[in-house]
Amino acid sequence: MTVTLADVAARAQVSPATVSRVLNGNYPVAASTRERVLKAVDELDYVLNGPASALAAATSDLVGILVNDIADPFFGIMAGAVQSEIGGPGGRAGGERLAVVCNTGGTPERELTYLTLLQRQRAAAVVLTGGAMEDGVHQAAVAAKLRKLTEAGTRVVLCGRPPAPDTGAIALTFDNRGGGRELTEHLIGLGHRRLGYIAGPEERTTTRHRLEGHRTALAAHGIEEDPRWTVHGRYDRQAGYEATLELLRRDPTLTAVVAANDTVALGACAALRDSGLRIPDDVSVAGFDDLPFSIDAVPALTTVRLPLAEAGARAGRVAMGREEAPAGGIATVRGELMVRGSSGRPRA
Amino acid sequence: MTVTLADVAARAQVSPATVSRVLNGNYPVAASTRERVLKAVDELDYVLNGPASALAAATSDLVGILVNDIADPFFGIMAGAVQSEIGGPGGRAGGERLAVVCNTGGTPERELTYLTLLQRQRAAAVVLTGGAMEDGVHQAAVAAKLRKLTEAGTRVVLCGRPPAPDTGAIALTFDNRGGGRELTEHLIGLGHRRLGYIAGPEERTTTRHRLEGHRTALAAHGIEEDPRWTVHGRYDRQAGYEATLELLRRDPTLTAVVAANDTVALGACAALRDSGLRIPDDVSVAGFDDLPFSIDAVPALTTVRLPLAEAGARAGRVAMGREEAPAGGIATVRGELMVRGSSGRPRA
DNA sequence: TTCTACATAGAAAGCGCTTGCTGTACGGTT
DNA sequence: AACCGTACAGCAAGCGCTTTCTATGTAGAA
Repeated sequence: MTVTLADVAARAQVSPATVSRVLNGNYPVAASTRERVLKAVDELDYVLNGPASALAAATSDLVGILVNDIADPFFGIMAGAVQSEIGGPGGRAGGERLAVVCNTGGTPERELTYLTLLQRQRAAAVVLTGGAMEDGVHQAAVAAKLRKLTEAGTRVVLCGRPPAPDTGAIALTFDNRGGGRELTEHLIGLGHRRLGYIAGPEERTTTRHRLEGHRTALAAHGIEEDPRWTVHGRYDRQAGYEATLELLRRDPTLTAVVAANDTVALGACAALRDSGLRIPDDVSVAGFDDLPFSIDAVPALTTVRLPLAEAGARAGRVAMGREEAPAGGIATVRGELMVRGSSGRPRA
Repeated sequence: MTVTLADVAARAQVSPATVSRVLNGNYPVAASTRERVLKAVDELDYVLNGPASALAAATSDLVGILVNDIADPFFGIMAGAVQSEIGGPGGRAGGERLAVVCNTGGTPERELTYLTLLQRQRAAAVVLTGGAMEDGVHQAAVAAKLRKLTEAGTRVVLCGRPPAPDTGAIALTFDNRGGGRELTEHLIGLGHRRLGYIAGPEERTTTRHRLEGHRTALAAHGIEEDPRWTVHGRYDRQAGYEATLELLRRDPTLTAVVAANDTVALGACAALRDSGLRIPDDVSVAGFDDLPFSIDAVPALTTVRLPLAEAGARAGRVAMGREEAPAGGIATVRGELMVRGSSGRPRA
């Protein structure tokens, strides 16, 4: 049998109530009593029963973190930062919390299922990372779920995700549009006029916003976009590779390729190299996110740095109520253009 | 107030017991009754109370995954694979399980704390990934904790970690020694005789085993190792960069650098380039793990591929009791040498 | 001294669910 | 016709904790 509170109480010659109070430290207990209890806890190797405690106290020390793909450092970095702030071991705050990291794979169904699961666990807080799907039906369902959660007292924070109006969720949104615009303006400034764009999966806010930024920049400089210059694909290396070959096939005169993110950009670089093109002499390449490996690409990748760790940490603090929510419940987090070796003047 | 089982029962005109049985599907219920109950559940938007359920049933649907660093794809890939198999949404098996991913930062204290936390939650299973610390005291403490967990019915699986004897834990161990040996033998085969080695942090099994493999290869070929050829450092890019400069300072005649892992190798490449050395013409470089970005390095990295996803998936299945544990509770997972552009014949 | 106040400790009522056991009705046996 | 097995459904006793309310001992106030 496992040891229960009552066992500890018996051994310490006190009532279960007292043991509970010693363990929770939320009620005055005489020092001598406390000591006796702690000794008994130690001797019996007692470990509190989490579910029972959660049930009785109607609270939980679980915090949910939803990510699209945990194997992707983009999400891993944010998740790690969130976790470091929610006060698990190593965190500062007392209450030890457990981070539940959920892989949604970017599908709305799994997002919903996980939210329900977290609701079932009565999670103390939930952090949703990454862009949202733009499927109307599911979006409404997610919003409804978020509202339920916030109404039940769960703090909900969106990190790198557009705001969800009327849900009570706090949003820390990335300025994907602004970053996309800045990036493309940099290339235009270098003299590029024929730019290919490898967009992410359709129906994603991140994809759309970055693309919109790109187009805004083109329009601002009077560059008319050729529809052949945009290709959609997944957010992975292979998609970038294939999309680049496709772009090259459609228009071999492109002088720059802008990718939806760094991983895709790496695939693009590989495709260009395999096609015998030099970077940036023949074609410039740009990414987005500035993941750790981007600086190690050869040449180093020009990209937009997103402060993933900072944003995640802030999301964690807000989720724990340790930092005030931004005014209006919405904060915009800006990226920073990182100009490196993969972008240069176009060939004459 | 939140909706309870009793509310649903009242609305469906049945007893709470029946509602519970419909929800759990583990007891015959007439179709018409079931329908009525499900309708009530739907209308009331009822969500089961996880803690209460866990308490009453003395089971939990939480599965813990311990990783050293969630932002590192090495762990992210394994964690993702484990999660995909434990039957969360999207997984096959019925019981929806939540993966609790815990960042230990590689410290034994946090590892212990997290194990206690998971024990408190009465986790259904726990998967520990990554190498173990070789600190005797802590190692014993962790072993004791693991034994407690397995005794309490929690399935414990070690993934990419040495076996923990007498704990009841199943081990899926990476053959770091063999991989390290193979890698160095490859370099020796190319003609290298002066090889630098950038080892990971000391007191880690992974570090030690890979280094031992390296040395075994050297010894097997009668190469006497110069103590100056080994430098220890963290498992990150910067450590690789600095260690490489240090190696170069100690012995500029080195013709190859073997890194503890791919991330470190990337830092090594950067340091070599910044020192005006060409890869592999002047110095060959080799990594370990074969993370996704390694093939995109220029030149592509010679390394040892560890089947992280496969091992993680298998660990997940074993943890869920969906796959038989290996004989003796221990399985060795071998790596595969991937020869790529970063290694070549030494300069004359 | 008697009363009030404070500091502690205990008794006990749940928290919302699961499940063993106990009906009850019905169809099929003998 | 009496009997039994089967298929459901409900009762009620917990699961192990938290917390309100109450009891007690002691100290200072009157």
